[in-house]
Amino acid sequence: MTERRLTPRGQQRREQLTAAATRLFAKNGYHGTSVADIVDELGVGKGVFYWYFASKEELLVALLHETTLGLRRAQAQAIAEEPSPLRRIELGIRASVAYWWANRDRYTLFSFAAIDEAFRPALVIGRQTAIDDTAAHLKAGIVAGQVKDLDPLFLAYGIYGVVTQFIAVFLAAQDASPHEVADAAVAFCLDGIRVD
Amino acid sequence: MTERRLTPRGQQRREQLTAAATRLFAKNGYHGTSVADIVDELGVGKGVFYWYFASKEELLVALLHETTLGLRRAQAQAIAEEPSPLRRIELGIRASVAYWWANRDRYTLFSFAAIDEAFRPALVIGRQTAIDDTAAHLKAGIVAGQVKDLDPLFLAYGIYGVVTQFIAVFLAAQDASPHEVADAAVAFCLDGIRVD
Amino acid sequence: MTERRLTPRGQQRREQLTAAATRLFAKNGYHGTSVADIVDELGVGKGVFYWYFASKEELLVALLHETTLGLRRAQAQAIAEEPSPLRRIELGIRASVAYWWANRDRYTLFSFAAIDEAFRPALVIGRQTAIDDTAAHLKAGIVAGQVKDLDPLFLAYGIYGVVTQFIAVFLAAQDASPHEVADAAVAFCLDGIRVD
Amino acid sequence: MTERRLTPRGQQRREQLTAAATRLFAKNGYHGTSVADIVDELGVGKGVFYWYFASKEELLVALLHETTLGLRRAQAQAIAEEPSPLRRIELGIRASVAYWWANRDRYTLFSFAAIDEAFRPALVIGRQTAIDDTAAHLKAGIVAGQVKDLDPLFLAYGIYGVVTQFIAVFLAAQDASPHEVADAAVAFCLDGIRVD
DNA sequence: TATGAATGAGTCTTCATTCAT
DNA sequence: AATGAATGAAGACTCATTCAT
Repeated sequence: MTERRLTPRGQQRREQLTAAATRLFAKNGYHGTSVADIVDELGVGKGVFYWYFASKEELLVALLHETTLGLRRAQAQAIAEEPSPLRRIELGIRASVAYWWANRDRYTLFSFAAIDEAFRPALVIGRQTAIDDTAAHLKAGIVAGQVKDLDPLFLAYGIYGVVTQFIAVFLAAQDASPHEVADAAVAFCLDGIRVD
Repeated sequence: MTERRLTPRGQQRREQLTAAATRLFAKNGYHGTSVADIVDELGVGKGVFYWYFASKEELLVALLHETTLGLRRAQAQAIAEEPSPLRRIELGIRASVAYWWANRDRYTLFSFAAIDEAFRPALVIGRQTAIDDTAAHLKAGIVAGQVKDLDPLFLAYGIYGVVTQFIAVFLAAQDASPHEVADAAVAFCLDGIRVD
Repeated sequence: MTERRLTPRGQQRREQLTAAATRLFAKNGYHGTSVADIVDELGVGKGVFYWYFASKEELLVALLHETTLGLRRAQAQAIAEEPSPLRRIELGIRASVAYWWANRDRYTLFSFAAIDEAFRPALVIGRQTAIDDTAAHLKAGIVAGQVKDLDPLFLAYGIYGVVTQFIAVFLAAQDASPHEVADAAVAFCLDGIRVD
Repeated sequence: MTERRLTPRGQQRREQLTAAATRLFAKNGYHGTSVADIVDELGVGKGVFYWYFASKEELLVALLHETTLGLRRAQAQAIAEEPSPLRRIELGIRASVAYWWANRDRYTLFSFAAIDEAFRPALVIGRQTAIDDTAAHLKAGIVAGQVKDLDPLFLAYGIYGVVTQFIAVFLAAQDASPHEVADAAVAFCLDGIRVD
């Protein structure tokens, strides 16, 4: 899509569209949501959608990027002032849980992305970034003697998996507070690797 | 679908269909695979599909159940003779990795299931079973003094997440041997909870 | 279909098939009933159907003919000994009501036949026969001075219409006895044309 | 179907569709007419149909309702100024014949409706209304001493049957003028019930 | 910017009929 | 006579996308 310069009103419309799409995708899935559904939600014509997005696909990609970016921003902000590598990991985990809790609708978006060639990149990049970030902290932690001397990449994969799974299960369950979930994830991830 | 009594030839056809479908679903996704694609793969008419399955949906559900069952059978077999709770968990993890390695095409099946109301049950049941199994071993491990005294359900969720994620990443990467992956998963999961 | 000489057992099979078909057609319509439905009703394979009928269409035509024939036979029998033309009409009407009451499932068969070119003949012939029969009685009645001197064909159409409609409505209603219906039909049809 | 607000052009398209459908249904039956046939008649894409109707079924229901309504309106208009009950019935019959003559294509629509559960209501309601209307006039006629003192509902059923049948036969025959048919129907229906 | 309307390829599914055994 | 299996054309319906206004 040729980058379009949007008026403030246009900006707002675009956001309404992404919001509606996110809601519907979360409820009915990407394939279960039609462009018609999205514009009906706003009560506007179909032309509106194609004024702001080149295609339905592009919308999802944009959504994935936004989300990935938002998550990373939240993590960065959370650890900004923290020097200890182990604490950085912990704060990162807590920030992740909090972010997904606040954006639970967006969590499912990544399910469709897992298979479709058109979306996988947006997903893989996000995951790799998160893992690399964690691995860097782990490496620093090993150097600092805070973390056992294991392959940091493997550990990072593990942490990513634990956090992801805890979020998935507890978002679905909807009966645990984000704090409890974060505590559990942190405990599980760090108890095993911390040097006592 | 009214249960159909199948001749050996029919049995074989049904298996050919599920095999072709699994392959195509893995490559193009559930929504990206049409019934036409599946029957074309076997070079048979479209009616054949509907002779064996009531719908495309039913096929996926059947596939999910079969897979869930197969995994559980593999785990059960692996731990059959092992009395130690901690070792049972370890053997279960290794069996899971091996199973998914041998059935990598089926791994993606669960992605679609995550969103669609029609499939979620098949998925949730499988996950819950796996988690409950693990939790039971953990409880036994705690009683036996092998495992730290933490909430076994929480631990089980964590273990499930780690294993799932390790599998996801490494199946995609395709450059690590299942043994290495299993080792890493076991290390990550058990080091933190084991009583030294 | 090449006329097939049927064994007693074959004869019986054929009747089972027509019975099942009649029942299903009455419930779900001709288009709403598949050959599979019919044979499933008997728990036999699809080949059986095509052993006895060349096609689904042929089955319906056969059913229509049988029914038309049966009705005419019932009427003929009812009036056999009656010399008075007016009484013959009355007995014919009563026989019709009784016949349709006993064969209500077959009544609907004629609905589909009304439009489809393939079936119309079977229907039109039956109707024309009935009307001609009545018209003949009316003519005799006029000659005998029992009936007003009006166009017998017109009167016959009217009588056919009244009887048909009474049957349609009361078969659907299912709360009037066939006797009452017959009485009403007779009264309506004959009061107007009888010479006092 | 969510009520759609139509532009004049849309209004026209919708009417073109119903007209084409009526024509084709009359010729080939409801089941013998595909949505493709209908849109091909207008030379438009298949989507057009579904822009105006939720389904083929809905189209037929709409058609049935329109027709029922049109008939009733025609009858109401015909008897508006007539005070005599007997004359009201007569004018109603004549209006019916005229209406069906002018809308012969729509007459067959009611054949399919007779069997299909989805359509029966539209049909039954129309019939009941017509019968109730007639019964009311008959009752008034009885009170006024114009009509013999018989069950008005029974008489109404009979009249409905006669008129329907006359129309059916003569629409098919296509060689009698609507006036003659109306005369015959009126004579048959009223001669028998009129108080001399 | 926005709308109602239109496109048409593509989807799932049905079903009368045939056939090998 | 009978069966399970297969065929494949045909049908209803969907939906991303385009376009005239």
